Amino acid sequence: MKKTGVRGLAKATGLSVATISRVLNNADNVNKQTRERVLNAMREVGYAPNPAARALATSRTKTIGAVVPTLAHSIFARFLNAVERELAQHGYALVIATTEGRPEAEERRVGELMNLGAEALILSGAEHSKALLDGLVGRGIPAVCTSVCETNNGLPAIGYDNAVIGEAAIRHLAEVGHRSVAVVHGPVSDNDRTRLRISGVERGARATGVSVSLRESTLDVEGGVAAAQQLFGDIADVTAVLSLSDVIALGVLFEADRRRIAVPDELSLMGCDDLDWSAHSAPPLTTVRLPTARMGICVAQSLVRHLDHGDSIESVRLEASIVERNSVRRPRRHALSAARPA
Amino acid sequence: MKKTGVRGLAKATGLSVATISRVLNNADNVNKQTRERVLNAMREVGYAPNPAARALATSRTKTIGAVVPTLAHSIFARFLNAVERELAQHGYALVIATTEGRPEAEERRVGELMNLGAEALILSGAEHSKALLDGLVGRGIPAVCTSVCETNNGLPAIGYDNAVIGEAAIRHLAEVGHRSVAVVHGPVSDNDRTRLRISGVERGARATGVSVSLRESTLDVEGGVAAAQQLFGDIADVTAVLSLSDVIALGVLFEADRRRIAVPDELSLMGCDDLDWSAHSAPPLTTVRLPTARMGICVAQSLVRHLDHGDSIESVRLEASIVERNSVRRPRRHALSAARPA
DNA sequence: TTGTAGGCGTTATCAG
DNA sequence: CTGATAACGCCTACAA
Repeated sequence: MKKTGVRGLAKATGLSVATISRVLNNADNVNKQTRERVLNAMREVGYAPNPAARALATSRTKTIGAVVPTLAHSIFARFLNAVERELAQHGYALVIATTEGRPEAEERRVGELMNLGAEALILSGAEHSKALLDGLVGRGIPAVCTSVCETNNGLPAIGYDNAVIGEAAIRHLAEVGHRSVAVVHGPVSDNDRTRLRISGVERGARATGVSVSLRESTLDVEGGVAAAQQLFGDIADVTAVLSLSDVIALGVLFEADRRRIAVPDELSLMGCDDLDWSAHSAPPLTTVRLPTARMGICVAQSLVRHLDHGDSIESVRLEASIVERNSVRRPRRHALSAARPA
Repeated sequence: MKKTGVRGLAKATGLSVATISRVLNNADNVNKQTRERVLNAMREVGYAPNPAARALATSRTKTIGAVVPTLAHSIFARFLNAVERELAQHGYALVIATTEGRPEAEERRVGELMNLGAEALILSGAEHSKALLDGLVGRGIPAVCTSVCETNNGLPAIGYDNAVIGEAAIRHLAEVGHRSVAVVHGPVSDNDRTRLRISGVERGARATGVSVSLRESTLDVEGGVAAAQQLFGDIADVTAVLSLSDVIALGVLFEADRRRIAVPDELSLMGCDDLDWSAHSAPPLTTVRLPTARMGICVAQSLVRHLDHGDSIESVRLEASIVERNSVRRPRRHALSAARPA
């Protein structure tokens, strides 16, 4: 079965390549019978259009690239899942590149996506190397920063306000009556979102007068466990712990369980993300719901509208909301003050 | 800044397009000085090669497509993360398409990936429509089935033996002394891997004489919780529950915790997957470790070797292993027999 | 409604 | 080591 192109189909049907091309693109100005004839011929020879040729001729690849730190964290996976879904609906494909925790790799990955033909890019966060940014504008490739709602690099941002999120969380805890809370957060280096959340937490702490003690951990359950071990091992005079990520909160929850520290009776626990399991843990986790899926859809739509209709890409600020469940409650008179054995 | 191609560079440097192309592809037969001259010119005009043109000329896109049910389950996300990583190392890009629980969408998605230029495809499981399979061979596109280790459709498979996994799990429970176990598994329709695991469980049950009661749930924590609620609500005369997915096990664990059913003292719990948190839960989950990352690397390497060197793609059977932690132990004299309030 | 012809930006084959 | 030049497969005015 030899490869047949529009050319071969033209011969086979006695038509011209132009007509073949027209039915290929569902042009309206084709005789119904002619179209059928072509369609049949395509079927018989097992015709498959060559995407590269089409791309070359139209200079459109219908491909959008996304670079994220990793796929292994469900927050990114969920986001990209939504993006992919929406993109597919509009005939676009999603190419994914991960930086695997090496932000300095972002520039290279972006370059690879461009060399691949990505028409637009989805970036994570607002921090990007100047070279990367210059490359983008130099080649006129539209891009949008996600998980943040503003940037100072000229790129539009579609996401939420991390500082507001951090502040809202601490304020919630304060309103419930907590005066001393341990905050455990993911790696702060190379992660502007985490830094923003922390700054929000500090702002909220100042405003409400609650005292916070920060603690960094890796961004996984194990990190949460480790942080909790330290915390519970020390003289922990806190009545609540706020995890700036639900995965970390899960680790804290596990460790608390191991030490028979009752949540929320003895210790309140609040997370951030609202992952798949957050509503079903024991106890169900009070957390900040991030509009991950909506963000993905919004990003995809903005990009598609820009590419298809030339609409400009506007920054969008999506609202996050606290979802109260059962892991936070008014603290008892005394804080959890004695070290508790594992 | 007008778009400059190899042509423009040729003019600019007074060289020919051939030479430009040579330095572009790091051909060795180019004078060092000439190369520098070209490189500088490229820099100055901000030259960017056109991937579509290159693809057209070489008929290589360096792109591989993967279609998975969803990115929202970490088992797939982890797999693709490994694939992407390995692929990138060899200069290939990964395009992802999800079926979102509609297996009938697979065929369409595969078509889209082809129209995009994917040179090879990564499929999930061994069940695929005949039309899809025919299309693959018709267009000569290599593909590999994953998460299974054999197929009857002519495609190579790279993965593990799900039946053996199910059997090993139940045997492990049997060896520890369990005689009656509840098995909760994900949706069985359109998921040959789950069906295989179940068949393995049944085989193991027959061989060891343990009695198993199956229960289907959705493939998430909520599903595990729901299954556990039923289970614990009934007169549950089981001493162990085996979840064919760790996410489901997490739901069971949460519900057990809620009902103050001690794991593993009163009830043993075993999972399958070995996710990120499995080693850190309370108690740490005894589970079957699936070689997800290794599978991803293996798939990527096989495909790359095939594409780059023409090696044939061989099926590979990766070993899964039981990792004993602390959620399973010898049952007490009596099974958990009374219904326990929530 | 259909046909003709030129071009999209690279690569690759030959000469030189 | 370098230069012409012909593909690559499809799209798209412009004609008919």
